[in-house]
Amino acid sequence: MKFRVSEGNKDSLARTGILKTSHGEVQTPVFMPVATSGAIKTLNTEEARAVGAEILLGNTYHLHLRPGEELIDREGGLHNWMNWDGPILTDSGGYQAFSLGATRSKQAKTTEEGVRFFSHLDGQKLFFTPEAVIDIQLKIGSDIVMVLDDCAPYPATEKRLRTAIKRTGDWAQRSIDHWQKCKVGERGLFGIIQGGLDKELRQQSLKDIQNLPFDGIAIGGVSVGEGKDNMLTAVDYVANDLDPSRPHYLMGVGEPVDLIRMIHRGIDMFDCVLPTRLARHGSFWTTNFKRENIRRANFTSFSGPLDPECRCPTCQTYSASYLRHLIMTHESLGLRLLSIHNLWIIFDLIRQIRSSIKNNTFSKQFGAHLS
RNA sequence: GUGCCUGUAGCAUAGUGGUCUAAUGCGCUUGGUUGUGGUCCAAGAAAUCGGAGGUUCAAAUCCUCUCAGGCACC
Repeated sequence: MKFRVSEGNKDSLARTGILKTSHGEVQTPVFMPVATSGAIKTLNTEEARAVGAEILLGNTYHLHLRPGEELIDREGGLHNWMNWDGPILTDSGGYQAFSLGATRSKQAKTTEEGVRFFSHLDGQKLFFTPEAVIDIQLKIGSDIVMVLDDCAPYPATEKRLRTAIKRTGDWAQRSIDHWQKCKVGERGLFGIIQGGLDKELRQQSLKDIQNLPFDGIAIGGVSVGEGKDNMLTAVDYVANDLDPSRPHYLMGVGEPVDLIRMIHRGIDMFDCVLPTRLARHGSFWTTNFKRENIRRANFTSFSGPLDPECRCPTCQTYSASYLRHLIMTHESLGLRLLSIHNLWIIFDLIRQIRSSIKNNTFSKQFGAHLS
């Protein structure tokens, strides 16, 4: 994997770049839609491509549980299986082990060796190590592999955060050692920093991770319930010290305004469930990045599109009243059409941001959203 | 015509003398969702318990009449 910065801006850390992967190049900044179990919920890959997707995120935790990496491997790898020829990044499962891998009585737990957790499907006891999750991701066919990290929940004590960055750092070293023994070709391995809302720990974690030869640096442990202001603060602790020659990935973000603010802080890559999850619950973004809900009664006989400024396939074709009807009657077409709209809003924003960075007008054009 | 059964929010039901200031589910209204457990979570509005009269300290609950629906028999 290779990364090259194309343009930077004078009054911002915002930059454009090109990420060269084993399945082609993508421009940055980039947004990766989430295809947890090998599908962007409700969309096929042609629709995803048409709406602007260039690289997808898959999930080690989910794919390992179901159907298992052996089957995916036998079926020719995830790309082939799901009919996607672009790059795929896989999340390591560190986060999911905690968010999903607990039962009422049994919590997920990290030890020096790895993380022990329980399948949310059948309660089966499972164990992830840094080495094992790399093997799984390679078998799935991932182009960008994420290391196993220890993602402390929010809020967390300083002691818990210290453990998290220590574990994450130790595991990062083990991941690099293991990676160098594997046949990886053009694939890339990203390290993840932790540290919660603690400045010293964030900076220490960044140092730990950045000292290792990772292909990219991810900021983890954000968008875990800490709120927008706290998230900005956490990123600010490290933004100026991120190695400019490597891509910077902010995990789990976000909302359109979050993308603008974080790109301003030098972030190149994002993934987030919001566009599709909000859609499934009837929420959508307008071209002003406001949230609305199609279930609201005043859309009942609104014959215009969701947003008159929007040029997405959904808004070009269907009225808000029809979309409301589909959502209210639980027609799956409604989920799909709203997902298309929300993803379009995000990808269109990314396109605008890229071009503003190239023209050196990013701060001017998006200044209203920066503070 | 006679007998029996049933009438409780928009719909389906629970409650059969006092803890009913009437409950639950669906629907409706309004929010929420940030490294995805796919129809979720939270809050809210909405019923003088078919109607009228009566018994009782107290009635959705008992009695009488009446209206509506269903079933059975003539």
